[in-house]
Amino acid sequence: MNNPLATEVLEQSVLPGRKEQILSAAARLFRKKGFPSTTVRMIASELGMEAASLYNHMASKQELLKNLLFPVATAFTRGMEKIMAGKGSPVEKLEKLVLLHVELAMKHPDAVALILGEWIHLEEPDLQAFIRMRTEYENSFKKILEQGMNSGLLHHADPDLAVFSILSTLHALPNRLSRHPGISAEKLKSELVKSLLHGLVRN
Amino acid sequence: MNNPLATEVLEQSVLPGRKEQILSAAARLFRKKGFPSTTVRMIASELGMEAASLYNHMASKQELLKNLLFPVATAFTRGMEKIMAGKGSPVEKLEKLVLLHVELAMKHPDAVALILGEWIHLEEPDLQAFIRMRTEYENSFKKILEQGMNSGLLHHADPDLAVFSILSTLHALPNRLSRHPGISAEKLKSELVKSLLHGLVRN
DNA sequence: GTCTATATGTCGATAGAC
DNA sequence: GTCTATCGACATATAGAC
Repeated sequence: MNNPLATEVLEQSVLPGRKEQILSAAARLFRKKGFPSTTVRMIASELGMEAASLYNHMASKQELLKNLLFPVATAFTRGMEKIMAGKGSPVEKLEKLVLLHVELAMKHPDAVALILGEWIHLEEPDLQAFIRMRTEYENSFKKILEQGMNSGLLHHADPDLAVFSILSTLHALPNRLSRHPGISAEKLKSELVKSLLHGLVRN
Repeated sequence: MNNPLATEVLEQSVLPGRKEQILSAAARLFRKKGFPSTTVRMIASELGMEAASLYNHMASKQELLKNLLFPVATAFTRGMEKIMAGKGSPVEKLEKLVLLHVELAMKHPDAVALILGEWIHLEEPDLQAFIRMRTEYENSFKKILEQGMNSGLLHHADPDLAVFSILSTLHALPNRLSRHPGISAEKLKSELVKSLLHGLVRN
C-alpha cells in the first residue's frame, strides 16, 4: 500500500484529528452530491472553516478522493486474501465474502459507497491502479465460484455473470443501509446469503 | 408523461435529427464522465459544432439529463404496468421483469446506465418526480414478490431486501453489457433468472 | 442554424497577514 | 493553523453577425 493514511483512516480513531474530520466530511459530501459537484468550500463549511484553511491539511481535492478510495479497496483486497488463504468450502468462503462486504459497508458507509460510481473521477495513474485492484478482486471472486461449480457444490452457470450479479448487489449495500438502518450485520448477511446464493424460487 | 420527446427518443428513429444526435452524444458522455464533468463543449465537439450552437436545439444542459432520464423511467413504468396487468404466475412475472431490464439495457445502454447514479443531478421538481417513479416501481416489484411468497411459489424472505438485491443487479446491467458484448437477450435473461431467482447453491 | 465574442459566475488553489 | 483577498481557468449561457 502506497498510502500511510490507509489504516489510520479505516480504523477511525476515537478522537479524530483534523485530517480525519476532513476525510469524513468529504466522504459524506462526495457520496451525497458526487465528487465533481462537491466543492472544497462545502467541505470546509462542514467543519466551520474557510476553504483556504483546508490546504494546511491536504494537497488537493483529488487527494481526498484517493485517500478515501484506496483504503477501502485495500480493505477489500486484504479481506479477500484472508478468506482465500483460509479453510472452508467454496460456499463457506462465499458466505465470508458477503459478511466482509456487510461489515465494511456498515463501518464506513460513505467511503464504501464511493466505489460504486465515484472512482471514475480518479486521475491517472491512480485510476489504472484502482481498476487493477478491482479486477484482481473480481478474479479471486470468480475463482471461488468456479471451485464451487467444479466440486459440484454450485450449479454450473456463467461464472462471469454470477460475479457480476453478486457484486452488483454487494456494492450497492451502503444504499440499502441508509434506507433501512438498524439491522444487525449477521441478520443482513444471512438474508443476503439466502437471496444471493440459495435463490428465491421454491423447488 | 410531461415530455413529448419521450417516445421519440426511446424509439430512436432511423434518421436521427439534430436533437436525437445531441441526446445520444450527451447520454454517452454523461455515462462515461458523469453529468457534472461533462461540458456542453464536449457534447458539441462530438457533433462537430460549437457549444453555442447547441442552444438552438435545447434550453440547457440540465434539460438534456431530464430528457434522457424520464423516457427511460417511463419505459420501465409502462413495462411494469403491462406485466402486472397480464396473466402468469408471480415467477413468470419476475422472469418478464428480468427480460424488460435486459431489453431496455440492450436498446439504450447509455441512457439506462444513467439511472444508476446520475439521477442525483436532476434539479427540483424533477428530482422528486423521478424518486417518486422509482419508489412506485420498487413497490410494484415488491408486490409481485410478496404474491409469490404468499402463494408458496417463493421462499419466505425479507421482500424489501429481495427487491434491493435483484434491482441492484438489474440496474447495473449496462455495465455488464459493455464488458461482455455480443450476448443475446434471451441467453442473458435466462442466465440472470438462474442466478437471481433460482440460486447458485445445489440442494 | 452556426458562428465569434463575451457576459457572468464559480471553481481549485495560492499569497501573505496574523 | 486560520484568515482575507485574489488569481487564472473554465463553466453555462446569451447577443448578435452572417
